Amino acid sequence: MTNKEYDFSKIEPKWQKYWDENKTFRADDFSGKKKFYCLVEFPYPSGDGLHVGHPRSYTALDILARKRRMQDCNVLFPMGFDSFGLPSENYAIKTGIHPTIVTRKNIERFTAQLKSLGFSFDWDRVFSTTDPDYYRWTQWIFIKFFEKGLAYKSKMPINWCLSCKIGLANEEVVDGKCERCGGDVEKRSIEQWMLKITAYADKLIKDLDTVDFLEKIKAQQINWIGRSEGADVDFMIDGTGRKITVYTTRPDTLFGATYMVLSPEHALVHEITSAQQKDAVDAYCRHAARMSDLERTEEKEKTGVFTGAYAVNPVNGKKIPVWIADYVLISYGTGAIMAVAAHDTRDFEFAVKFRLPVICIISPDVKEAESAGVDIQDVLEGKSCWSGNGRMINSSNSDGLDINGLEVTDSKRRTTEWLEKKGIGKGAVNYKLRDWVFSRQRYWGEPIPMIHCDKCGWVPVPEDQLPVLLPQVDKYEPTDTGESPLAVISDWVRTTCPKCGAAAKRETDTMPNWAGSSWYFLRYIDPKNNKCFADRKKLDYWMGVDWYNGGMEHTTLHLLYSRFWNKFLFDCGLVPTSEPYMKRTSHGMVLGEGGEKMSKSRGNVINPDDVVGKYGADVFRLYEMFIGPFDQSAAWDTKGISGIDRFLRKLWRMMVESEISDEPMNREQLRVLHQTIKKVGEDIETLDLNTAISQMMIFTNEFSKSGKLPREAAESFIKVLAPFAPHICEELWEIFGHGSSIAHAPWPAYKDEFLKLDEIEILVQIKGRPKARMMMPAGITQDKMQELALGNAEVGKELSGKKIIKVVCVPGRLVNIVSNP
RNA sequence: GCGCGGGUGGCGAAAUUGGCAGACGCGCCAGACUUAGGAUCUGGUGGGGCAACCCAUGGGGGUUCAAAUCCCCCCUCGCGCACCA
Repeated sequence: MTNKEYDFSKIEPKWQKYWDENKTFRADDFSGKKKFYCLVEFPYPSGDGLHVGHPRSYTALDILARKRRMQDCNVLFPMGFDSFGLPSENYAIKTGIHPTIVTRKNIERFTAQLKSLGFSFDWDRVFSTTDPDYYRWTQWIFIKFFEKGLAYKSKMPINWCLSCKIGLANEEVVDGKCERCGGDVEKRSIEQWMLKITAYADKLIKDLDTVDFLEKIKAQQINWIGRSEGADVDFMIDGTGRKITVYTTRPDTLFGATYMVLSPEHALVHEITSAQQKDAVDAYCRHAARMSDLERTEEKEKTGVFTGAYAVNPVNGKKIPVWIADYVLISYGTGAIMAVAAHDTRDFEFAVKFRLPVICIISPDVKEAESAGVDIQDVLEGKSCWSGNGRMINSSNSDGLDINGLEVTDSKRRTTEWLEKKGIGKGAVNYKLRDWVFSRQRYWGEPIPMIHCDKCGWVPVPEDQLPVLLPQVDKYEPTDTGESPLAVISDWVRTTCPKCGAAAKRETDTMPNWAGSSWYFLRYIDPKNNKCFADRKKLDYWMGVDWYNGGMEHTTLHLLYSRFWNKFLFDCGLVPTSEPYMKRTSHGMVLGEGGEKMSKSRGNVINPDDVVGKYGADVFRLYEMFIGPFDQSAAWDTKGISGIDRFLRKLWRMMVESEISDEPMNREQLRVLHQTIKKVGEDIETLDLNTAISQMMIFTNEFSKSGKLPREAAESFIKVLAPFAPHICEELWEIFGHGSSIAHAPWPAYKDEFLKLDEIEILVQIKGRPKARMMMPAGITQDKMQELALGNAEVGKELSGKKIIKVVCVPGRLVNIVSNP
C-alpha cells in the first residue's frame, strides 16, 4: 500500500467529487426499500457564511441518514436555502446591489461550504425560497388560505419596529424589543393581512399527542398557545341597559367578585364613564396609550381609575364598582375582568391599594396552606390572598345556585351550568395565541398575491398569473408611513380587477420571512414540479418527515407555523398527513471559547473553513459530535480538537501499517468489536454521538495494541465509523479492496454471544464496602457466587468473629455480605 | 410568578429497571525514541494520609444490604413564557 500518510486534503475532495459525479445520495421517488425522510432546517444564506452551529445539526442527521442508507433504506436528506429576509435587503439599501445578486453569491458560498463538509444531501433537489418557481406556490397556498377565509385583512394595532420599519408578529417581539435588531417596538394601527392560526389552536395542542417531539418542545408550544377553560359571564351596567362580558377561568368565584376592571382600550369605557370621572378616565387612557408594552409590563405598582359606573353581580344582584386599569389587557379574553380580590394576587394587590372590599369564598386546603406558610384565619378575614385549592364557602343564592363545600372542578362545572341555564353566561375557551400578522412593509419578500378593487374588494391574482414577481425598484428603503417600497412603483401597483376588469391596485405588502419555510419540506419531495406544489403520489410516498432536527429558538415560530400550514393543507385534502413531522429533536448551541455566545463584536467567531482547512472535514465533524451531549449547548475548545485529530491519524496508521490477518480473533477482540457495533448503532438512534465516538476510541485503543489487524474487525469498524467520518472511511474501504462506495455497504450486525465474557470480575463487599475482587464463571448461580465469595481468604479474614446476617448476590456484578457487628 | 432543563476531577464529560463514581477525550506529570518536539509511543493522574484507611457527584434530611440515580426540603445556574383573569 502506498498511502502511508493520512492526507485529508487529497482524500476529502476526491470523495466529494466521487459522490457528486455518481449521485451517491440521490433519493428515489418510489422504491421497494423502506423510505426515510430526514430533515434539517435549511439556512438563511447570510453574507457571513456558514456558522459552526449549522454543522452540529447537519452532521448529526447526516450520520443518521448515512446509517439508514447502509441499513438499505431509501433516504431523502435534502437541503435548500431560506433566502428572503432583512440582511440581504439592508445590504441592498447600503450598496444598491439587488438582493437577488447577493443571495445568489451567498448561496454559492454556502453550497461550497456544505459540500466541503461532506454532507450526504441530495443536491438535485436544492432550491431557494426566493426562486420564482418556489414562491409561486407560496403565493398559491396563501390564496388557498384566503379562499377558505383564513387569510383576512384587518386594521389592528401591531408591533412596529422603529428601526427595521416593519410590522412584527407577536412571536417576533422579545422582551418588548424587535427579535432581529433589538430596537424599540411601538404599537401602530395598520391594515394587515392576518392568518387565522387561532382556528388551529386546539389541533396544534391535541395532535402533539400523535408525534414524537422532545417533551420540552411540546411543553413550550402548549405554553405558547396558552389554552384555558372558563366561562364568559355577562354583567349588566347599572342604569344603562349596557352589558359587559368578562372572561374568567373561575366562574365559581362569582360570589367573591367585588369589583370589575376594564382595559383602558375597552370599547365601552367612555360610554359608561360618569360625568364626574370623565377627566380622570380620559387622562388615564391617554397615559396608557402612550406607554409601550415594555413599560406597561415593567410597571410593578398597580394603577387604575374608577369610572363612576356600577355593574350588577349576576349571582347575588350586588352592585360592584367598575374600574379601568392597565393590568387588564385588551388583547386577551374580552378585555374585561371580574375581580376576586380574595383569591387572585393581582386583584388583591389592586384592592388593597384602592381600598376595595375583599370577600373570602374559598376556605384554603389546610395542608396546602400550611406548607405555603399561609395563615388560614387571615384568608377567611380577607386580610390575605389565597389562590390555591380549597372548598367553596359563602357561595349560594336563592335562585338555585349553591356550591358551598365543593372543590374546584365541581364548583366550576355547577356554576357554568347555572349560568348557561339562566342565559347570563356560557363556558368558553381562550388562548394566548393571537392570529399571525402576515404583512411586511418591506421589499425582499414574497409579494402577497392580492388585488384590491373598489367594487369587488380583495380579489386573488388568478392562478395562471402566478407568481407575482417582485418588480425591479431603484430604492429599497422602507418608509416611515408603513407603506412597502413597492407602493411607489405606480405602474406595477396599477392593474385591473381579475373579476370585473375595472381599474384596481395590487397589494404592496410582502410576506414575512417565515412564509417560505412553512412548507419547504413538501417541496423537497417534488422540487421541479410546475403543475402543482408537489405531486400527490410523491407526497403520499414520502410524507411525513421521519426525523426533523432544528433549533429550540424555532419552537414557537417556524415549527408552529409550519405545523399550522401543513394542517391547513391536510384539511384542504392536499397533503396526506395531519402532522408534518413525526419526530422532532433539537441541538444545543455551539458557544464561543469560554462559553459566551459567538459574535463578531466579541471576536470569538470560529470559521468552519479554517477548521476544515487545518484538520479536515472528518475531524471537524467528529469533533462537533464529541464536544458534549447533542441537546446541550457546548463551548468551542480548540485544544479539544487535537484529541479527535490524533484519533483519526492513529486509526489511519493502524489500518494501513498493520499486518492484515485473516486469523480468528481472540475473545477480547471479538467482545470489543461487537460491543462497538452494538453501542455505535444504538447511540446513533438516540443521538448520543459523543459516547458512540468514545466507544470507537476504545476500539482503536484495543486493536492498535498488536501490529496485527484482523480483516473482519477492520472492515466492520470502517463501516460503523463511515457515517461519522465518511471521507477517510471511503478511502480505507477502497484500500481494503472494495470497488464501490461504502455509502451503501450493509451496516454490520453484532452477535450477543460475543458480548459476554466467560469469566466476570465480581466485587465482594462487606456492608457495602469493597473488600475483594474475584473472577467467577459467567453463568454461575447465586448460591455458588455466595459460596465462592465466602471462601475468599481476604473476606474470611475480615469476617472472623463476626456474624453474617445477610448476603446479597447480584449476578454479574457483586456479592454484598452484611455482618454483625 | 409559571413551565422546562442543568449542578459529578484542573477542563469537556461517562455511568439511570439503585449495584466498583469518574469510561472516552483534553490538560498535566514521568519515561522512551529523537539534533529537536507543538510528532509518536509507554506509564501515571479525584482529594487527604507514610500507611491501613478515610473523604468525595450543589446543600441538608430520608428509604435501602447498596443512592450521582428513588422520596422530602433548600440553594444555585441556564432557557422559555410572563399583569393571560
